[in-house]
Amino acid sequence: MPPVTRDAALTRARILRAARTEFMRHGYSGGRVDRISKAAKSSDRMIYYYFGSKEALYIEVLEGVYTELGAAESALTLDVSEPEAALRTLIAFTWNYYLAHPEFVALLANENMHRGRHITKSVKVKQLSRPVLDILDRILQEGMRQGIFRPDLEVKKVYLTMAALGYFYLSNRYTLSTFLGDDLMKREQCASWQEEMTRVVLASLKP
Amino acid sequence: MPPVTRDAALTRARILRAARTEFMRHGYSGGRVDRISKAAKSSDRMIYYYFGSKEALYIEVLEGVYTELGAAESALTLDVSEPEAALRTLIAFTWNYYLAHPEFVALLANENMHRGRHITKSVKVKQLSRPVLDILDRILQEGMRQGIFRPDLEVKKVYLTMAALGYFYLSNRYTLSTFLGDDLMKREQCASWQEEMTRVVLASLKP
Amino acid sequence: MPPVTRDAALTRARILRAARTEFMRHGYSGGRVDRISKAAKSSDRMIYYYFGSKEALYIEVLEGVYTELGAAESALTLDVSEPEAALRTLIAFTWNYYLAHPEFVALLANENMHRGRHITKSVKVKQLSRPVLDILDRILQEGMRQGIFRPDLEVKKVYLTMAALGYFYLSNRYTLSTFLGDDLMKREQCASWQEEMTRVVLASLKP
Amino acid sequence: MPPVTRDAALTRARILRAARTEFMRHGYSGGRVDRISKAAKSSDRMIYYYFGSKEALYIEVLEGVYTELGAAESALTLDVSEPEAALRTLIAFTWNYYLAHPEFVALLANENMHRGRHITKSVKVKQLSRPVLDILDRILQEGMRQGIFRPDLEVKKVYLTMAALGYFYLSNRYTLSTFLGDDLMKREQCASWQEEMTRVVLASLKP
DNA sequence: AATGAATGAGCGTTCATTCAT
DNA sequence: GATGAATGAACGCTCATTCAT
Repeated sequence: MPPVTRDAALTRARILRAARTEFMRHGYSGGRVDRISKAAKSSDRMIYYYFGSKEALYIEVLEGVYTELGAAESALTLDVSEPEAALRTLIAFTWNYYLAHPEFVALLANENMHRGRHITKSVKVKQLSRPVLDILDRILQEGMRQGIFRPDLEVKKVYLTMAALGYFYLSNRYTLSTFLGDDLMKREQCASWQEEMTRVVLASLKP
Repeated sequence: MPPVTRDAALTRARILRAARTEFMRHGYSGGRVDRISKAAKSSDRMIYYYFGSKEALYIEVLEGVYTELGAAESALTLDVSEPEAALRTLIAFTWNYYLAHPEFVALLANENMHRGRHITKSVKVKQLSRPVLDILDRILQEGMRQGIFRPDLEVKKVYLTMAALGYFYLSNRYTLSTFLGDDLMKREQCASWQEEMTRVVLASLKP
Repeated sequence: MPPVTRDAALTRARILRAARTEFMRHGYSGGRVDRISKAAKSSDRMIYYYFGSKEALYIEVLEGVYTELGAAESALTLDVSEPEAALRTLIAFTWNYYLAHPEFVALLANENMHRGRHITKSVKVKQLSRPVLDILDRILQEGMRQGIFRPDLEVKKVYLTMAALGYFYLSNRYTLSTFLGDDLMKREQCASWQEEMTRVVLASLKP
Repeated sequence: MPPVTRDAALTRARILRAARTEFMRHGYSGGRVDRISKAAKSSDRMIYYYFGSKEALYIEVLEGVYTELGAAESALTLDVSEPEAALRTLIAFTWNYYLAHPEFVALLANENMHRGRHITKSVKVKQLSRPVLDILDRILQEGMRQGIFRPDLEVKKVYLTMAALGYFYLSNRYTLSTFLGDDLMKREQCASWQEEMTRVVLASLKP
């Protein structure tokens, strides 16, 4: 098959996108180079031409999803002077991001199964700033200053709580649906959980 | 190689245990039949003799971890008359179970990556009771009756909160350690998080 | 599964019959020991208990079909004083035997693919009389004596002609049906061919 | 091992030829992929690279032998104005073709054992013209016009007779040699049978 | 007389990857 | 800059068969 385009950057991008989907669905071990090249309307050979190896491609996918999340967090504009409202917005953002980017959730899960083997190889990921902690910290500081939050809050713990409540619900949707007997992905179920997790986080901050 | 034993049940059990470890570490796709047979001091052939296929073996592993969790939950004895104490015990149990059974966490994560493809094939898992919901429900009912909990609690949501806080911390330990710059698995960190998640759950139940 | 019967001879016979069907359908290489044991409602182990090996079983199947054909030929009663009528009967017998015993045709074909490797190992097959040549010879002798057949007939050649016309039609039915565009196994097609082959044989004997 | 050549067409052809021999000798089930790749001085992997599967390779072998026979038939030049001579030539051609191409005979036999399972999957075989029927038909028409043949001849039946007499002798040579006590493949035996089968066919056409 | 347990060798096939131009 | 040809190593799985009682 002749290449779809002669534009190297485009071919590269198509491969990267196809790889993201493939690794999301099948993990690193289950991901197949030939399925990626086929989905990208390219060839196995080009993957090695552009990326060098399956693992290097996987790492670049990983870097991509982290970069995108960081960019999205940076784009957030919050009015910190109203800490509770700002926090609601941040929780909503986090939740919606997970919801809109199942590949992020899936890739993290897979990476953890591999004990972070690939992510530790990425220099780029280490250098990446993750603005969310700063944002959250500013919100908490202001809330504590105003006396509407407990004075002994630790930003990491609050982040863990927020992330856990959103991530777990989505990452474990299949086993949870079986166990709880509901389809957790129905629109109203999702909305209901968003409310609930917001309530839980806020309750945990009360003085 | 001569057989380690001619006891069928033992051979079977050794394979099953080896498979659990293998699938925990590498997932279903990454799990290797020959590594399992070697670890079980048996042969590839015996895996097919006793289980029929890699997938059937995987499913039986899945059934095993679910069964064991159910049994452990059933063995819990709680004094429901003191709801808060009972809840603390239940949270501690859940947390310690995840901690002591990393294979449970890993296998669930992997199964979710596969969209529950294998677990839905298991008749046994469907028939399994998961006592935790009943236990939690009894605690909540009594707490609401005593007026120490909010009157509008839903057991499923409280369960999700409790499970999420424990599970996420452990399932995502590697990416979180990178992100937060701490080793989350250090003893004091774990203890600290157990306290924190207990605090969060209890705070979320307050009237 | 408990054995269907404790009668050794019966079990043995069931295996032999199942093997005949299996080897007819799949040949020697394609024949599977476990399919045979399953079809015979026995176990692989019993096949080795009674027959020793797959090949020995195959050879016994081969001996069986040859023995049965010999017995059927022996049971033929022909009035040789009317050679043409007798020959018609013999042709009809041969044709109908092939038709009623597809396993005979299939096993011969398979054995020839293997260059007679197994049949040459059977002492029994070598000792077996095949009465058809004697019968045919008596018919031809009488026909020549009466002057209604060519005087220079050779029994082997006439046998080959008769056998070829019947056997080929049936052994090659699938490729022939594709090539000729007809279903050769339809009742009227078979009947028509029986007439034709009789006509051809008789024409070839005319003085 | 370094490749014998980097010419794709050549590698492909070597595999195809080796496969033909392998499947002739052992049938489809008995044919071994690694024996083929070894005989072709290639590797198992290349068989899958070029053909996709053992079955696809087998089908292409089948298509090959059919195509070659069709080509050989097309190359036949016969003077139809002398029907009997033309027919003798056609019979000789058919006989010699079977004799020179034992793989054709063997592959047909094997395919029939499999009930035509593979040949029916080939689109190419279906589209192939088999000129022999046309040629034979022209001969018979002219012979009937000249009055030297019976007026009620059917081309398919005459073809079956001709093919049967040649094919059966060769396809069943091993069991027949055992049964008749002769080596049918000796030169003079073959020549003698060619004469005999020609005599039989011609006798069957006489008015 | 009968059988459950066990196996070495090999099966067709797929894997990520490199060669050579 | 791009690609068709080629591959070693492993994959999940099946084969006929034997062990041990």
